Amino acid sequence: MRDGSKTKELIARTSLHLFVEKGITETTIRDIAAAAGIAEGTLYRHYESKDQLAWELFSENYVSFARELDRVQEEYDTLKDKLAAMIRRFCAFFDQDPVLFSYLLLAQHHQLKKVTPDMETAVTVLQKVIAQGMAKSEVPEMEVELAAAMVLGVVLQVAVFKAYNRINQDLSHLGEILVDTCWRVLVGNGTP
Amino acid sequence: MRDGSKTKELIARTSLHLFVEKGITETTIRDIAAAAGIAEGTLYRHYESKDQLAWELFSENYVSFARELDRVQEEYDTLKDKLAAMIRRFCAFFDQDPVLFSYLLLAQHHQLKKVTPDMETAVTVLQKVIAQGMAKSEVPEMEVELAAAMVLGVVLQVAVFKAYNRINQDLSHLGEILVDTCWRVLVGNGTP
DNA sequence: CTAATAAATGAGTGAACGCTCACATTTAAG
DNA sequence: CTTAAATGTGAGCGTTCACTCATTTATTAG
Repeated sequence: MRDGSKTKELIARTSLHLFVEKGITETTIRDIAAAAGIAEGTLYRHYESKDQLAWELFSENYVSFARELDRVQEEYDTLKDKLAAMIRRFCAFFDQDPVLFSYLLLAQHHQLKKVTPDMETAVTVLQKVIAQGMAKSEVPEMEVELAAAMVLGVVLQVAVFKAYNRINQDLSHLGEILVDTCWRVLVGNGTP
Repeated sequence: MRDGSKTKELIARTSLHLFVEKGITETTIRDIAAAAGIAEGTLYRHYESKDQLAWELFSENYVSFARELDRVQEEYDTLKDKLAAMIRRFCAFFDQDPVLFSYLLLAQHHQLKKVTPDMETAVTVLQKVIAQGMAKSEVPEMEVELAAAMVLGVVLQVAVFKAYNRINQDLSHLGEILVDTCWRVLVGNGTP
């Protein structure tokens, strides 16, 4: 028996790369097969369908990252520390696998609408942490969704620009800037 | 002779709506024709192809908005005022046509990659304004692309959440929060 | 009215898609 | 070695897509 799991991993890596580069709909089975150097039929020995392949790549990575963020924030007591830890974890993820990271970014908007009915996301963790901090008056009160959107916006957009090599700063420096900036975003608004 | 320009407008409005809702690739000619109540062939009396239709909707609106932003910022002298004016114009655009607005947001990432080789965008205007402000020491020096990314991130992500009705604040209030927050993002970092 | 032109139509076309399946090849067990 | 299961293969299937074109319908000019 050939080692099928090797092939499955190859398909996962290759298709992930193509999904990020061209989008899911624009990536064909033939594209994946050609890039991975396998026959089209082989893909179906390991995945039920293209949709199932996309879903598996997405849910595995996304859910596990959200859980990890949740674990990270629990190790700290104040909103400031929780936030900093989450952002650093975010940067580490980006550093370790920019392709996968971009894929998860992509997913937030359109591509996986059909596939993703409703899912516990990293955003939920962020909102929870912010809400707790406001309850303890660590930052001024304001609409939690709005606060989360602003923090998320800073981090995501910087990540997108960095992924396209539009930003030169190294990642560790960038991480500290993000930590500072996001904190400043939170403490400045609202009616204290 | 029937009034063909009416039909062209109908096609433009209908297809724009579908492009935003489902994405360009996922929207078929049959979808557009059915939604507009016309035959498939009729679309081709007014547009060369689906790509050309998408491109025309995109470029018309996008380029004109970027030009408008540029005009708006020229009416003010300081970075703070320029930025505030641009953000308010941004909110006004969102208020006036959230569908079109979302479409332009969408476009930034993948959907129009083939169609958009390289284009003078609203981001460029933002970068120019920030660079001028730094040159005049209105805000601390830092990498312009990074500063622009953070400001853009705040505004865009809030717009996305607002578009999905995840934020309750009314737009005028939201606009002022964004103006304050973005300014705070710019003045806090860097090495003054 | 009639003729000429512009606009609208929808069945039809070739290409590309996701996916299947009969068959070939490799591996593991007895 | 023999055998059976697991895995890989690629031509081909049915479907859907963007797009075409011969024809019909609406509009204007004389």
